[in-house]
Amino acid sequence: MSNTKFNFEIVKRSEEASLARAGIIHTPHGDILTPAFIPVGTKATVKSLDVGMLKKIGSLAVLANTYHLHLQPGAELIAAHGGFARMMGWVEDKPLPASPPSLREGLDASGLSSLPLGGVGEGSVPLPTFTDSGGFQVFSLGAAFDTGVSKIATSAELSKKQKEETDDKGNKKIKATNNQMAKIDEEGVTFKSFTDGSSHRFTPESSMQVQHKLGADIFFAFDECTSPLASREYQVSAMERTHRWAARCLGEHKRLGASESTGEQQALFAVVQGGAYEELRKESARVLGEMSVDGIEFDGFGIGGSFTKEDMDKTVRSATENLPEYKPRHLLGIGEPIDFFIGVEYGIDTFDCVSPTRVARHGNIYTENGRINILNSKYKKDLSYLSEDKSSPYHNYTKAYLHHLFKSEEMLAGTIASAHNLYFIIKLVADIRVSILEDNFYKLKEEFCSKYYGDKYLK
RNA sequence: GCGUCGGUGGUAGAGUGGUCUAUUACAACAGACUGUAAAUCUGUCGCCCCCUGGGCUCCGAUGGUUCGAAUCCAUCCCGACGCA
Repeated sequence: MSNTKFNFEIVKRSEEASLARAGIIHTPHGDILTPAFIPVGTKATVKSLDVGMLKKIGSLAVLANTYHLHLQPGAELIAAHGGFARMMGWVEDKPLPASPPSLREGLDASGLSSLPLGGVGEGSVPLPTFTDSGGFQVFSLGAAFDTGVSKIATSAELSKKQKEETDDKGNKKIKATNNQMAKIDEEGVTFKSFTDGSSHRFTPESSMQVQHKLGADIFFAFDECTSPLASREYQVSAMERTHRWAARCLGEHKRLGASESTGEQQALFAVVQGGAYEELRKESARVLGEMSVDGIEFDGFGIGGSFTKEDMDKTVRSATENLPEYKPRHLLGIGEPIDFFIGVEYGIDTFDCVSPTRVARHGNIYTENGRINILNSKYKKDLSYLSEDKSSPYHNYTKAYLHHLFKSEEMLAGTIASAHNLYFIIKLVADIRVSILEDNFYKLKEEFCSKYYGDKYLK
C-alpha cells in the first residue's frame, strides 16, 4: 500500500549541525514547511482561538486528541462532518455560499450521516491535521494523576520528587496514585472518563479505528508514555510493550485502509520511547524504524515519553540518529523556546506543545526578552506593546491593556495572550527554518537565547 | 429626645469569656504550568526579629469585672430602624 500523497522532502541539510534539516511534509491537505510548530487543539479547538486567528498567526496544521474527542463528542459525529478539520472549520478559505446549508435539512434517520460539511461549508478543502493517539493520557491520567509529576522536569526537581516518592529504605511509597484514572495491561488501557468517570477501553486497534474516523493527515501509534520517575526496568518493559503495540497499530492501519471520513490515506507515525536512557532510545528508534507489518512501514516518527530538561539533547539525538533519515520526526509535547533549538539541532522536524496556550491563559507572555507574567502589578500602567516585532498580528496591544483584561477576567485576555504566544513560537520555529536554509542556525540561537534567557544557555 | 439592633483585619462577613492574629469568601501580592484531568493549581496576606522558632500589637473609644475579654458591665462616639 503506497501513500502517494504523503511524503517528506528534505530541502536542505544544515552545514552547521549534522542532524538538522529544513524540509516539506506533503500531506493530502497541504504542505507543512519544516521545522514547524503545530498548535494543539485537543478537543478540535485551539483553546480560545478561532480558525481565522490560527491562520493569521501562521499555523500550518492543528493537532487534536483521540482520547478527548472519542469521549466527547464521539468519533461518529466527527466522521459525519468529514473529519475534525472540517468540523472545526480548519479549511481553506473559500467564498461563502449564497445561502448557508441548513444542518437540519441534511439529517437522516440516525441524525448524522448525511450532515453537510462543517465549518465554512461545501466545497471547502481541509487543511493539514494531526491527531495524538491517547498514549499521553496513559501517563497524565495514570502515573501522573494527582501527583504533580510533569513529563519534563529539571534533574533537581526530579530527585526531590523521587525522594518524596520513596521511603527511608528506598522503597516506593504507595500514595495518591491509587486515584489513577488509567490502568494498563498487555492488551490496552482502561481509562476513566475525566468528564463523567465512566470506563473506556483503549487498545492499539481501537485507537487506530478512532483516529481513522477523526481523519487527520498524520496520526500516532498508541504508545505508553511513562513517568520520569519510573525505574529503568519499567522503562524497558513499557518500551517493549510500546513496540508490540506499534506492530498491532500498523496491522490495523493496513486493514482499515484510507480514512473513512476524508477518503484520504493517512500517515501513521510510531512513537519512540525509552525514557532518558540513550541506549533504550537507540533500541526503540531502530526497532520502530525497521518495523514492517503486512508490507507497510511507519511514515514518520514521534519522540515521546519523559526525560529531564538536561537530558533532552542526548535523548532526542540517540533517537533521531537511529531513525530513517528520510522520514519526518515529531517531538511530542515539547515547546519552550530553547527546546526548539535543541530539537532542530538534533534532527526534529515538527513540534507540538500546549505550553504556549496554557501559560497564555494563565497570564504568561513570551517577549523577546523572556517570559513575563502580565498579571504582575508592574504592568498595570505599562504602555509598551506586547511585542517589539511589528509583524506580529497581536503586537500592538499594550501590556497595561492585557493586564487589565486579565485582572477583570475578560475572555479576550486568554485569546489575545494565546494568539500572541502562538505567533511568537510559530515565528520562532519558522525563523529557525530560515536559519538552516541560510546556514546561520547557531547565530540565531545565540542571538535569540542571549536576549531571551540572558547567558543561561550560552556556552 | 426615647427605644431597639449593631460597630471585627483592604471589603463582605463568622466568632459572643480561655484551644483568637481571629473561620470563610473576595480583593491584593507572588509562583508554577512542556503529546491539555488546567481560563487551573500553589504560596503569602497585622508589625518586627537571631524566621521549621520567638516577640509585640489587635476586634469603634475609654474605663471596669475576671487568673484570663473580640466575647461580660459602664460611659462615650458612630450607624440603621422604630416611636415621639
